[in-house]
Amino acid sequence: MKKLDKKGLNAILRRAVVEIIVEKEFVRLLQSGKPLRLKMGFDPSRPDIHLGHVVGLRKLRQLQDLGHKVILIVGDWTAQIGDPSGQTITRPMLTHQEAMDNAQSYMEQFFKVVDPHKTETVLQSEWFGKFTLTDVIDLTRRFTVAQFLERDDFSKRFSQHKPIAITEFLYPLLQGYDSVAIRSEVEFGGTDQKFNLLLGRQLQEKMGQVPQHCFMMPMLVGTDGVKKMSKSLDNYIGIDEPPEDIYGKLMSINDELIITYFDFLTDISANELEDIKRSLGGGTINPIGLKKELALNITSQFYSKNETRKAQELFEQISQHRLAPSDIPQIGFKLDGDGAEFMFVPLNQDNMGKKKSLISIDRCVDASSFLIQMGLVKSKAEGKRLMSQGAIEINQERFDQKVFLVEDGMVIKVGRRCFVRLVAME
RNA sequence: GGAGGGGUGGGUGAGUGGUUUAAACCACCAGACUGUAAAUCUGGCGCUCGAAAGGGCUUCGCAGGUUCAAAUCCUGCCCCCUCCA
Repeated sequence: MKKLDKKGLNAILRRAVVEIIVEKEFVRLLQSGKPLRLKMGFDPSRPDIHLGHVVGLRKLRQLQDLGHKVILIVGDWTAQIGDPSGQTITRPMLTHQEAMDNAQSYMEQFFKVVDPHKTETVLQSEWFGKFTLTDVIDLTRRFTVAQFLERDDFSKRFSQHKPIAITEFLYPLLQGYDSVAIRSEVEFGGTDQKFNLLLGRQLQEKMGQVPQHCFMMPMLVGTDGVKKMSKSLDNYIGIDEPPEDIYGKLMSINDELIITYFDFLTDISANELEDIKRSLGGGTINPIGLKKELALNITSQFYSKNETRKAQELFEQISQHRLAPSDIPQIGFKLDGDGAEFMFVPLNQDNMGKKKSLISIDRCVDASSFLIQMGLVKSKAEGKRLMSQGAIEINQERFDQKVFLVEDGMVIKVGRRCFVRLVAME
């Protein structure tokens, strides 16, 4: 166990934390020098981790670095119910295999942040697999409906006459029982998990265990700058996205989010954070430099220095300078013997070999057909739209003609960031 | 079991026989501006034929029907919600 100085303690208790119940006791436990059992659950029906989750995962990592242990629970039973905060009702039961596959992909991402050597992974089915109706009844009779209606989304839906499935009441109960099953000492979750975390605490107490402490982290605002980051709102940055996407998405966040993201998602010191606040507040500097620093910092948490640097270069080239990147996907072309047809072959890995041929008249091909055949636009209508809006360029010049002359080395740009280069083949 | 309300484009939601590919808003796409953004402004946001004007087809839970004409009326079916002891 590592010793915890005041600065370190402060970082744990103040950075990216909303509430700790009961804080004083949690601090006492931390300082006792005893390794703690930290509980974290996840829903295997949604195996993707985004930056919103990373806020909490970083917290776990900090504590692991002090010597504490994370118990990761694969919620293969609760996944069938669906968390009420998601408003879904029952979901199809995951097969054991699906749950395991998702758990696998989840953990690959999870361990990009959390230390695998200090993590123990367990499935809910280890205990719920043996559950009988008697156990369920025993569980349900420990709480009242009124207690459950305390929960915000339940009471809201109840008063608005929106449906609440009975099974949804089971969700917090099962999650709570997990705490009992693993003898959790601290459970982690976003602020939206408060009810569930507290219920676990109560249940442990009712079942004769020392109640866990609840550690609640803030919800990260998504790339839209308004709502919490979530996959269903499509305002998320997934940590298994390619580096250039992570970098690019970070660069496109609202300026107002810079400080929050630095605060929640990086290790920069409190002093540095103050400096950033000051320079942003002054309004004199261009925030793009800070944003690049942020994007670089976060991207490099998931990718190598080299990959991160490439992502930055790509961003500068395409988005900032509006230029074609150095390695554009290439499309090879060849004119057939009598010159009546062009053959095109995408040369990038994913659809290598998919040949398309288009009719050629004096080495010209129909632009719409070309765009659609190459998968650059979804339909002819869309291609036309883009052309008339000036979103298509050939060799950096706006293009809105019906046909174009095929030439070696020509660069075609569709929209903001989609480029292809035509290359003559033997 | 009884009574009532409802299912509309990615989302919210208007529309109750024709000018409806279906208002409005959000999301999304492109362009302008810019510092990559955000905000703002402009255009777009079913497919297809056409240089264009314009045409064809497809779309309002599902299946039929009435009508010159249906998201809109009728019949059946499916699904959802509310209320009633």
